[in-house]
Amino acid sequence: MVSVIKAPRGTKDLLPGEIEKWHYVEKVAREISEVYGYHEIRIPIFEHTELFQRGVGETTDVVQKEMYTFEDRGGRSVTLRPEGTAGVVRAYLENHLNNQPQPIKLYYLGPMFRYDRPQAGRMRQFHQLGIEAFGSRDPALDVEVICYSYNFFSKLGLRDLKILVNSVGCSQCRSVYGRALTGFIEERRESLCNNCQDRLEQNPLRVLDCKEPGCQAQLEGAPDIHAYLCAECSEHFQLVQDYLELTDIEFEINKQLVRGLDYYTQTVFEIIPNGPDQGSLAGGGRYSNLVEVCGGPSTPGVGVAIGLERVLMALQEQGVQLPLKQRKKIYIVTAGGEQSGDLDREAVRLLLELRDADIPAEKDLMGRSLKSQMKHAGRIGASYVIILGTEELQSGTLLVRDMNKGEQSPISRDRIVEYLKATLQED
RNA sequence: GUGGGUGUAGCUCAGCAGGCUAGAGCACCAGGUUGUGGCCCUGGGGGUCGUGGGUUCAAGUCCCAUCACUCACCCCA
Repeated sequence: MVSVIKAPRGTKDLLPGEIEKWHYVEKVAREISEVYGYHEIRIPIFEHTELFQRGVGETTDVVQKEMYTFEDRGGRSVTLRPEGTAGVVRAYLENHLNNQPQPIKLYYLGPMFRYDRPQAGRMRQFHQLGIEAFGSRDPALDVEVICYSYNFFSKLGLRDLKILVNSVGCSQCRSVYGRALTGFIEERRESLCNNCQDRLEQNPLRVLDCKEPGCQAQLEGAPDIHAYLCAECSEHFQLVQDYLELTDIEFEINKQLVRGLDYYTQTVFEIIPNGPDQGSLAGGGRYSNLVEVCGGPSTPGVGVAIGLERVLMALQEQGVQLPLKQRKKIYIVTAGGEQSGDLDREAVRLLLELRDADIPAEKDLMGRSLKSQMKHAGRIGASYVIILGTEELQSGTLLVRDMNKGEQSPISRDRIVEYLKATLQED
């Protein structure tokens, strides 16, 4: 026997039974996006590799070791998108959205790809809901993005979320702070983990959120980033906090929060479930230089990315029952051997009529016995079964069986569609 | 990339210090009721024991390798 080919590592099939949850989550995403004034954008799943190298940052783990990069047949280096922001920025510029009334507010929904070792809540192909808003420096917009994320979660029924907020400053205050931090850490260099010794060269701020207890111990008494924020960044951060206070969202200032993508400036935030560390559900922030880095005019932006697998996982852990609606359906059963040709024809005719009337309906396609058809109808969750046999064919009636009550009654063939429509509406 | 765990039927697993034709539950199909589902009973189909090698009279069981899955670290959603 030829071996069965399996899905590549880190990918998975979403089957009926599971996909309904995704549909629901996506529906909520679209609804909330509309409420917040964000419009959908669909961008390619792969882009020129350079876009991510420049946009996400050459020194980031994402670019250095997690990209799905390959050459296409024309010898161009392309990469399966590891995140959405860079592509949206590219589309914003390429389609001259910067010449439209600002701010431009966009959302996207779709698969991302990172070459990681899979584990709980981490796939090589995973899905993100993200929003990006361009053209405004207003701190109220930062808060809007946080509120959007929080409302998305609470609308789904998630509870006990922790919102971490920080400011990493603009490129000016960040470089001043970076030097101060480097100076401070330089003396304790040997005590840091290997990873952090590298970080010190490339992006000293990343040492701050190192999880190694040893490194954290060395940071005792390190310079405070908030003390190094320039007047503008400082005021911006203060306003973000002021506006957040206006909401009923509880948040926590976390000076360690830096985030791994290079493009963030000023506000950064992360939303994590309270309790055991399961990775963050959402992460985002403001980026003031990204559009320029991608070849556009200096344009501020702010956004968030929400990991949908992790959201589904958190919903599961919190035991949230999603209100998944399932339409009631009809199953047509045929009974009787001799005239099976006529019966089948009538069953097909009936099926067409029901479906034309927008009533979900199915019939046996496996040549099963009456008993088996009934069993199957129960199995697939049919609410009503229409029994069509030789007697019914002659008398021009049909037996309609309520599968929950276990009762059945004869209904005239002529009135069946009308009857079922009315009955299904009642339930 | 690093470390741990696990691979036996479609699914969840059992398989006793290596020893008869490899099992159970669920699921599937059929019958018990030749026109009636859910409960019950009976029967049936379905397994290269992840793969390759080794030890042994004998390997699902022990050893090695390999692959896959899984969890964790790094990092991130």
